[in-house]
This record gives sequence, structure tokens and C-alpha cells, in this order.
Amino acid sequence: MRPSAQYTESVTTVDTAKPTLSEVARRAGVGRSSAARVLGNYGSVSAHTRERVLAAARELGYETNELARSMSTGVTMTLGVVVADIANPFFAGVLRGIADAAREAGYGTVLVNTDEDEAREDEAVRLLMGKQVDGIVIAPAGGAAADPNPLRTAQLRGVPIVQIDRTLAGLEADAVVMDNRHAARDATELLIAAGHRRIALVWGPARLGRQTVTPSSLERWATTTELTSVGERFLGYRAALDAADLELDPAIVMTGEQSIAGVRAFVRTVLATPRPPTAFIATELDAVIGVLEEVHAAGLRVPADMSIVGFDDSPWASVFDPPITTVRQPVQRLGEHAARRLIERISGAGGEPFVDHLASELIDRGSIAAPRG
Amino acid sequence: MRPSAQYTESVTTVDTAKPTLSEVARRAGVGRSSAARVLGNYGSVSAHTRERVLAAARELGYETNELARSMSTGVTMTLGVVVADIANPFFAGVLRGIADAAREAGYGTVLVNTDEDEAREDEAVRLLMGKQVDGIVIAPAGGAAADPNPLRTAQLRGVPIVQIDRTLAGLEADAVVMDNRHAARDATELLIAAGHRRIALVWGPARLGRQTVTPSSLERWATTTELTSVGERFLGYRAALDAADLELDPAIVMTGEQSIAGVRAFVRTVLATPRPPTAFIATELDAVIGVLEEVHAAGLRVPADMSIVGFDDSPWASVFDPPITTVRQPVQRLGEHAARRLIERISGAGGEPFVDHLASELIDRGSIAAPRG
DNA sequence: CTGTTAGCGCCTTCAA
DNA sequence: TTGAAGGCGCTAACAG
Repeated sequence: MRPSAQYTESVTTVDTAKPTLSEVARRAGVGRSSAARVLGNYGSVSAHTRERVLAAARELGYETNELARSMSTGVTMTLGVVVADIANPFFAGVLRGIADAAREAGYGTVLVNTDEDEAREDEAVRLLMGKQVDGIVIAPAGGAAADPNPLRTAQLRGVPIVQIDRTLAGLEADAVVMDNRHAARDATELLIAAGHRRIALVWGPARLGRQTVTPSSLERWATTTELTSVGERFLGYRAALDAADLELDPAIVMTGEQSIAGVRAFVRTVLATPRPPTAFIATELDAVIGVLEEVHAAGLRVPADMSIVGFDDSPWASVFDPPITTVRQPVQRLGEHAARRLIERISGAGGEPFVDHLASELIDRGSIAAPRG
Repeated sequence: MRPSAQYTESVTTVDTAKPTLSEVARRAGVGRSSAARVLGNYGSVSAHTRERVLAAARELGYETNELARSMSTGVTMTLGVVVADIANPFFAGVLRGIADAAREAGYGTVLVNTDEDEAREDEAVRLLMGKQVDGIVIAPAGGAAADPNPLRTAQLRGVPIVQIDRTLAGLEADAVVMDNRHAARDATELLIAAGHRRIALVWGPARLGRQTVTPSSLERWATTTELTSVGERFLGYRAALDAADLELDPAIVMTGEQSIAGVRAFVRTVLATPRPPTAFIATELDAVIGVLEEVHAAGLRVPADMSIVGFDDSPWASVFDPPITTVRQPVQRLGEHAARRLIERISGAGGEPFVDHLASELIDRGSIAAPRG
């Protein structure tokens, strides 16, 4: 006969609903607050009551209602995460890092996708605020859209925010980003070192539009406090060209629609040119795929006829023939840093907002060779 | 002068904290319940009060506290999701589907990773229950570990559960899975049709261990109510062989450590055999990568020397040279189905638990050819 | 249509 | 050490 057998009847009765602290207290024959003290372990209780309460809790299968707890403590132990698309390996890795670091610190994670849509992003932040998350990790999509911007409001309300992957111009919040500028510069320099002089960038900043790249338009890019992966990669690319005294030819910097289709169109156009590039830097997964497709379709061989460097490493890149040289980004680490930073802020860490730059790694495989003739 | 200018002072005062329904009511000069009625839009209120309340809410930047709402309604409008690893493209896609379908129905999503660890899974379920989620989507890792299994307890407590990707033997809950058996059978038949007679399966069920595959051991697999992707794929493979009167050779069914390293070891061993297989079916992303690596390392050409069919399609597979024939699984759809089903159950839908099988698509590209002479 | 009165389950003074 | 009482912000019956 098991110790709890005597209670069997009431157990079966109660078992079907969620037992509350009061029920545990009653069954243990103690006051609610005593039960609360041992179940929430705080305050002090006699060894005797503690055991009685614990036993009662076990028998009832008691599980504390975090909602109620949050209600009275004002803390939910929950982090909100807002990203464009969790199906994108980049964000998936980041989320993994966030979730792990959060869990380690006892925090849960609620997720919202926005597809880079500002309205949905605002909605997402509002939702998270409604759920009373303790902090928010966000890859901000656009500028502050509405005037009473939910993100800023959240800050005002005292909810810490950590930006990832990008940075908003007017938002005074911590950020964890890749060191995209360096990564792109390294990639470009690797190609230059191999002898390339005409290196196409796929894709570059969409905003460049059709306008010629002037020193002043570039200056804007260089001096804004806003960080975008595309913008930074462009600047790194440019810096490398500058350092090598190579001219930046806007014709081989993709500025159109940022999609696989856009990439394919751009690559096809550029290859049909009198002076086609001898190498491509593909700054996104989709860019890599698009370039690979079109280069292949054009009957060019990598790296003999065309050199390629990609971003967003994948196991596939290494089994490719030839293995593709890529920039590997510590996505998971980025997520961990962001979560840890956020939790520090939640815990009251002060100080100016700062940007955490994570170095990525250039994995030199076999997709670069000297340019033809 | 903007309409709210007259309130500027109090706005600034209050703006820094989260305004409550009471404050809105006070400022609007109405009772709490009236404010509650318009903000929660239920009951009926005069147009006049409604406007006053709305105005006050806007001025204060009021946002309803979902926690408190949940507290009194007993509903959180939140789905819990438990998966092995969100960084895995399969689960990432599934999660995307879940999140989308959930959002559409007004539900939020909280995520927990388990790394296929049963203890962490139990912990995860408990956590979700603590957060009072309305339902749980789970890719169950193992058998019901502890006796008071959290998952079963959750069910007892009235929280609906939908299993995805796999199925637990004793769990009476809905499930949404891929039709792995058919997919594997189709893949195998495609190879057989191309003339292959020795087709290796990478990987197969780990449990097969070193034991010989006997009719009875197979029967167990076939009759259990437990569904695993590996097991089902193995059965599909076997069914295709049976139908073609081909013998199943355990030597070319991988049963070891399910990892890239395990795959490489297996492939190397099998290739060194007197009668190596002429084709590989790789049932996981990692299996595909491992096979590709080793086949390449062995100097074999695809598909001339070796045919390959993979699972878990990827953009990379199509830009590969040759493009890899793969089984594409509607991962996102799987997530959507699971979430919808779960929400139906939450909304009170009755009926026996049932299993929803999703068909996957065999994308025939270029990695299959007739076996060498 | 409106305000009053109770809770939801927990934490937290405050006396005892 | 322990219990009683009040409150977190909201919804929900209940009168008026």
C-alpha cells in the first residue's frame, strides 16, 4: 500500500482539474501562506509543515500557476522574440541561441514572425507587451513607423530591448550584430588577392536605387547610426576596393529586387555585358543560390570561369563540387549574446546602450581561382 | 495644438508606467466595468461612453494586460510548442507553419527545445503547463518516461495535445505526420525502376541493432501504434523491395549512430565491401550530407557511378551538380495542420484522436541513373 | 446601459 | 514560524 493510498479518493476527484495552492494547503492542513512559502520557497517554515505541504503537493500533482505568480510579482520570466522569418536558417539559428540562453537563466521564449512587415512588427511588439514579457529581442524591420511607435513605447514602459542583426537609427537600445563590414571586406580582399578586378556584389543596398554612387551618398551610409547587414556588407566591399585602388562600378552592384528572381535577372544581365565580372560576392543565402543557378545555366565553371564567395554557410556548401567558400556566421552565438544582454538589462544592468559586434569566419574552400586570362 | 494637448501633463506622468483599465476609466469619467466593456468589446455601451473611453485609452497608450485577462478568463490564447531543435530546417519550417496558423486564429506561440532529451521534454511540458498554455504541439522524444508523465497529466488536466512528426505508443492524442512510408517506398521504387538491385538505406532504425532482420522483428515495427519517421521510412523501403522480390540485406541498412559521423563510417564500410550498393537512400538531411561527402571522397560520380535519393529538400539540392533527387516534405503545412487541429480541440471539437498523414513529393532531378554494367 | 461586487491564484505585508 | 487580509488587473454576474 503506497503512502498516499489513503487519499486515493480525493486524488481521483481533484486530479482532473488543476490543483491550486489553496487546495494543497487545505490537504496539508496548513494556511495558504505557509503552503505558498514552501512551494515558492521563500520565507521560512518548519521542517514539519514543509514536508506535509510537499507531500500534499505531490499527491495532487500540484504545479504552480505561473500566470498567477506573474500577476502578483509583476515578472513573467519570459522573453519576446520578433524576427522576420523563423524558417530562414539564419534566424532559426539565432532563435536557438536565444532559447538556450534564456532557458539557462530560467526564462521562457515567445516568438512572433513578421516577414519584414512593419505593421506586423508593430502588432507583434504590442502583442508581446500585452503578454507582459520582461524584455524583447528584435530584428527591427523598418524605421519607426507609427508615431507612438510600439517599440519606443515599450522602452518608455521600462521593457528592455535588444536589437539583433540590424539597428534602428533613433532607437537607444543595445544591439548584437555580425561584423558584416569586416566580413565583406575580407571576402572582397580574398578575391582581389586572387587577382580579380571586376567583382560583382549580389545583393547590395536596395536604397542605392538607380542613382550613381557618389561620395556623399556613400557618406550617408557610412555615418548613419543605422546598421543593416546589406549596407554594412556594401561598405566592406567598397572599403576593400578602395584600399586596392579599384573603382567601384555601380553596374555590377545589384540594387534591384532582393529575391532569388531578382538575383537571377541581375546575374544574367551582368554576364551578358561586354565586360562581365570575374567574381561574385553573394551576401545572402538566396543570393548564393541565385548566382549558382545562373552561373551554371550560363555554362560557366566554378572556379575556373567564375569565382564565388557566399554568406550564410551551410553543410551543403562543403559537399558542393567545388566546395563553396563562404562566410560562416556564429548565428547561435548571436542569439545567446542577445538573450544574455537582455537578461542583464532586465536584472537592472545600467549603462549606455552598446553594440556588440560578432566576428564571422571566412571559410576558404574551393570556389575561388585566378580570373581567366 | 493637438487634441490631447490639454492632457499633456498627466500623460507624461503616467506614460512611463503601464496604464491600467482603472486609470482609463477614471480619466474617461466612467466606471471600471464600462471601460472594461469597450476595451474588451463585449456587452453594450452607449456611443458616448465608448468614445470617451477610447479617447482616454488612446491618450494613455493603454494596452490590455493579457495576463490579467487570462487570469480571469482561464484562457491564455497561447500554444506551447515542444521540438527537438529549432535550428533544424525541418522543425524551423514546422514552427513557421504553427506560428502562422496560430497567429491567424489569434493565438501566440511559446517555444521550447529539447534536443530529443526525455528529461528536458518532461521539463518543457511542465513549464508550458505552468504558463497555462491552452494546448501543446509536440514532437515527442521518447516513451513516457516518469510514471506521472507530464504529457499524460496535461491531458488529464484537459489540455489538448497534438503530436507532430512522430507518435507515442500509449498516447491517445491527435497526430500530424508525414506519410513517410509511402515517401520511402516511392523513392525506393524509383531506384528499382532505374535498374538498381542493391540499394542502401541511410539511416534506418537504430533499434534494429545488430540483430538480423527477422520477419517477427519486422512485424513489431509494422504493427506498433508508434510512428517514427525512421521506422516508417524503413518499412516503406522494405515494402518496395518486397514488391519487387528483392531481398533485404541488413548489411546495407545503417543501424548505427545516427549522425553525420555515423553515416560517413557506414558509407565507407559499405563501399569497401565486395558487393557495394549501387544506390543510396538518405532519409535525413545529415544522411544526405554524409553520403555526398563519402561518395565524393571515394571518387565516385553521381549519378554515373552512384545513384542517390535524399529526404529534406533544400534550395541547395537543386543547384547541385547534378541536382539531387529528393523527397520534399510540406513542413510548413504540417505545422499549420497541427496548429489548426489543436485549436479545434481547444475550441471543444470532440471525436476520437486521429492521425493526419501528409503526402510528400518526390522531386526527380538528376541524381539517379541506371547502375553501372 | 451602467456601476457595484466578487473572484481568478498567487505573493506579501502585518499581526499573532 | 504561522495565519489572516489585501492586492495585482481583469472579467463576470448582479442589481439598479
